[in-house]
Amino acid sequence: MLIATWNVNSIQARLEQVHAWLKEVQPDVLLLQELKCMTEAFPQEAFDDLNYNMAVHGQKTYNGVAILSKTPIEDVVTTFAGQEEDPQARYIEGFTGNLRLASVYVPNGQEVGSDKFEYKLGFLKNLKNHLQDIFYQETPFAIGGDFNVAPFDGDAYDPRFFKSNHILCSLPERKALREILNLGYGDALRMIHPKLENLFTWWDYRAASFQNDHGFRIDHILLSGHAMDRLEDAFVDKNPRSNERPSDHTPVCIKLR
DNA sequence: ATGGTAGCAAAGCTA
Repeated sequence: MLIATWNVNSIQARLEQVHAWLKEVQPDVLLLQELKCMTEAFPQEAFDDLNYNMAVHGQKTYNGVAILSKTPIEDVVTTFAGQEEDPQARYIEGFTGNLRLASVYVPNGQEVGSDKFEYKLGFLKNLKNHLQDIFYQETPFAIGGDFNVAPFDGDAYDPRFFKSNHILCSLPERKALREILNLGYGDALRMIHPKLENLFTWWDYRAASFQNDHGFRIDHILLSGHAMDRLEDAFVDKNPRSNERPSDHTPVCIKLR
């Protein structure tokens, strides 16, 4: 079973690229982030020929997440257990195949210390509480998405970022993500590639970042223990980042038995 | 410290 996650930075702008990638790679599941469209405006019909079931949670202009799966998606939720619906569409979860899956778009946070940064930390805390709730159920579970956090040394092109308050790399946000990992979730890519070499998933559009490989690893797939037992492979598909008019992110993929 | 680019949507916000 092949599961992928991809922040596409507008599904409308990336429609042909996403279709071509699905056709070529044929993942069983694709978790999408940054749709930048309303739920009703998601171009489902563009994928008709590929036979994916879809669960979409969108909004106007910003954010938006979705699950595409070869098997039907059941019991879809877009809120964290026991919490109010976030007006920003950043989370969707459902049962498909034989496991529970989620697509998440963690707030960027803009600048350490800003209001948006506080919102980011709050979101990660709420996500942690929700994932703790799921963990107790002992069902195989995978959550993929843009976490907007580089969790380990080596997850940014310049290690000096970790000594600074650079967004994506600051201590408070790394600790917030580590609290989730410490619940018992595993970082699938790191499990397969312990040295974290050449695994960046995002390159800024600016300053020729991709050409200079000035990247960060901020897109992740986290697995519950039961799902981790089935992990066979994990990799970053760098190809879509070299497309014409690419997303600034590239897909992360895992293979589960 | 600033600006470098991209998408949405129609000027500025978010990333």
